[in-house]
Amino acid sequence: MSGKERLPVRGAQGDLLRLVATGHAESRAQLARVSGLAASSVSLRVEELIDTGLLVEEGPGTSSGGRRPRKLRVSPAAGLLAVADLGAHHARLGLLDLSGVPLVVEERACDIALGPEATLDWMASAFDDLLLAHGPAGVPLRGVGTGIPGPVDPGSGRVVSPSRMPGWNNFPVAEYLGAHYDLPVLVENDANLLAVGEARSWPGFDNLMVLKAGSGIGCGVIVDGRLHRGRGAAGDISHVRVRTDSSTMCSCGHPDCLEAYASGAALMDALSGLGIATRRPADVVALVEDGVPEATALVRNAGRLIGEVLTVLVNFLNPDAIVVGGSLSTAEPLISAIRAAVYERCLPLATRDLEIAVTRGGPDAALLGAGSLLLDAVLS
Amino acid sequence: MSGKERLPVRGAQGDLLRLVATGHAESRAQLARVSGLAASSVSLRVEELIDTGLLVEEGPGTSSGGRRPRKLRVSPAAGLLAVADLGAHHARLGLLDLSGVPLVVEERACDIALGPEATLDWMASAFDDLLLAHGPAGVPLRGVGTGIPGPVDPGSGRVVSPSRMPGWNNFPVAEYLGAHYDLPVLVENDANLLAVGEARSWPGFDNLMVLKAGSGIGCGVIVDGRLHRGRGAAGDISHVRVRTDSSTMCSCGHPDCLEAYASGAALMDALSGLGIATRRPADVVALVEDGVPEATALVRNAGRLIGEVLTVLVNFLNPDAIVVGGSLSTAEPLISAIRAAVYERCLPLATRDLEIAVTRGGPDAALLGAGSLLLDAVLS
DNA sequence: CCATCTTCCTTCGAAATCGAAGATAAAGCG
DNA sequence: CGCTTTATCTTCGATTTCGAAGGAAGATGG
Repeated sequence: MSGKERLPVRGAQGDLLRLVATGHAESRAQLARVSGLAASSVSLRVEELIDTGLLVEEGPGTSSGGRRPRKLRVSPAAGLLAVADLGAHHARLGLLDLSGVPLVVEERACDIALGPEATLDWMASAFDDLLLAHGPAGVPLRGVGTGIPGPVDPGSGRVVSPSRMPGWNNFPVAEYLGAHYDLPVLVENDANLLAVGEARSWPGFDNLMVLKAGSGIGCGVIVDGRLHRGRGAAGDISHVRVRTDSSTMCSCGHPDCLEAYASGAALMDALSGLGIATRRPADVVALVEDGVPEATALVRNAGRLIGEVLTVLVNFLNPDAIVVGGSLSTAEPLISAIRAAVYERCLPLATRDLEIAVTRGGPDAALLGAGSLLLDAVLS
Repeated sequence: MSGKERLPVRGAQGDLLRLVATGHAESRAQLARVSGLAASSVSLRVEELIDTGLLVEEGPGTSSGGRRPRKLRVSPAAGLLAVADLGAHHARLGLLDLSGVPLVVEERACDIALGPEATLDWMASAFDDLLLAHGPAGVPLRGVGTGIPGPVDPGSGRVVSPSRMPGWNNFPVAEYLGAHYDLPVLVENDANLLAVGEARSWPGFDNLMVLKAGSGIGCGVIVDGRLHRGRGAAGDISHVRVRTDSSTMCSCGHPDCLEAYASGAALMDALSGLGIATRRPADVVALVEDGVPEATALVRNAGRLIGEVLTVLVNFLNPDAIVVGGSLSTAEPLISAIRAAVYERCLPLATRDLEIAVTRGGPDAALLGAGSLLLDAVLS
């Protein structure tokens, strides 16, 4: 649709713009330190970026014992990113500026079971709405990105073998969106986006496991500060066999998968078997907060099972932190059961400085993650 | 001792030298493609490196449809690396040139239970022997590195909480060696070195899990082509709880660790309980090859248990290959049992292009890994 | 054998980067 | 207030890198 214009950045300018946009630097001196370029080169490039209108100076910052830095910011007029996080029945959609700050975020009901074309067309028109209502005049759209509740092939931007997305298998989402928008397009698994978004809230934590506990169980992995995709399916923990007394078949054809016991969907099933009706994973959290013992017991058991799976992964990956997000993450017993299992069974060496915490990035973390990855695509 | 001289490389020269040394490029044109530098800059720097005597031209290579490249090699006179791989009762020691080619490799008996000072002094004198006997005159030693059968803190080069190294806990190995040699010193876990060494034999495979199945069970992880250390303890899989009927206590204080069932030491224990005496894990392999049914059954069971642990990690990391090394890796039933378990239980998406194979790097792979990491230290 | 293509490598002017020195601006302190 | 210290940013000549053009050396194919 709008704005085919490429971002007018050349050479080192892109790196500098990225560092400012991601918040890694906000003055010339900091840019020089972080980028490794000489201070003089930084000054030159920054001057150019200011002339092009991509960067703006916004007054002096706070001194740290010497002359005050002149703070830099990405210009709000540099461009917009349209990002979405598709869920089974709801989608969060938003517009971000190039530094990832949301202009507007909305949650809308949708239904991915209608198939990819209908859903993506719906998404595009929702973006149009947002741009019309909240997009400042003359600010071009620079990129479009969305999270998908299923595996995404990183090369082709196709959905591959999703378990709860009928009609989407092998659909080329990136290509379809690319036909709509002549812009960089990002398609990524939702847990991965969450992980990237969370990573921004955990500076200094270079190795993260970010759990998304909602209807399903997903996990995004940050290794050395960057998203780890493997061959595209990395981060799956939902089909690990767990230790239980009973035996339940999972939709994947194997017995006793974690997902069959600890996912939001599984908890809702179990509650319904006990005559307690719920419509969404958040309802389960509400029951726990209301002190309904059956719900609490189920959630605690789910946490224990998840924690036992995490023990293996913590010993192996030795991360700096485990971050729990998703709609179930606000359930206290879930986190404490995970903590208990991990700290009890993992090697002391691996848990020595391990933090296990709930999400810091807030409800829009996945959208911020999309913005972060999209910025890379825009500046490449 | 000898050779305090720093390698006389400045700026881009180091990158180019590294690319030639690691075999990533062997002509000026290839260097330009791989390094991203302009062909003209490459020519300039290569000329300098040849003038300094670090690189040598060695005749024309084979044409690929045009003018033949002038092949480049790191000069054998550029320097030597002294590397070792310490085991519980044996050590492999060798001298490499800067491109990682072994001049000489020896295996000697030793005993790490004598404590760090005695063992490291022994190692230093073994290096002196090798240098005297096989070190070309005038070629300076550029770095010293060793593998350790236990966890190593990457920052300090200390051994931390090793399970089978009495007297070594918290010993500053890197510092102690650094006092002997005024040179870059590398201290790293043995499975990690194996992984780095194997990675050189798997070009195009950027994500690897390298299993070391010997007396213990170790695992080195290569993510995105680089060794993943986490906080220093990454790659541990030996203290994962496995599914068994019986219940055995592990030395770590937890029940049913993988190590207690599937390590070489555990297999030897089990065989001795059946009245079959073995002295080393390799003896177990020999029994399997001789068709001793008890040994075969035990090894197959070990493979199944290891495989079941790997299923979790394969789904999570989604690697390109699992490489099995260590003295047990030559036992056919081990590999096939691992394969069976992984392919049976993992997600199809994760096993689609997954290769499970035995070591390609040969018996000196760990030494080559040490050389590879040491080269980075020397060229930094 | 000769023209043409491909690949490899070098030459040389233009552009980017560096680094040392200095200018600017604030904090800390007597 | 003036002096020193610290940090930020700019100026300018030296160095490095780039990239387009061309030369060198072999493959290919009539």
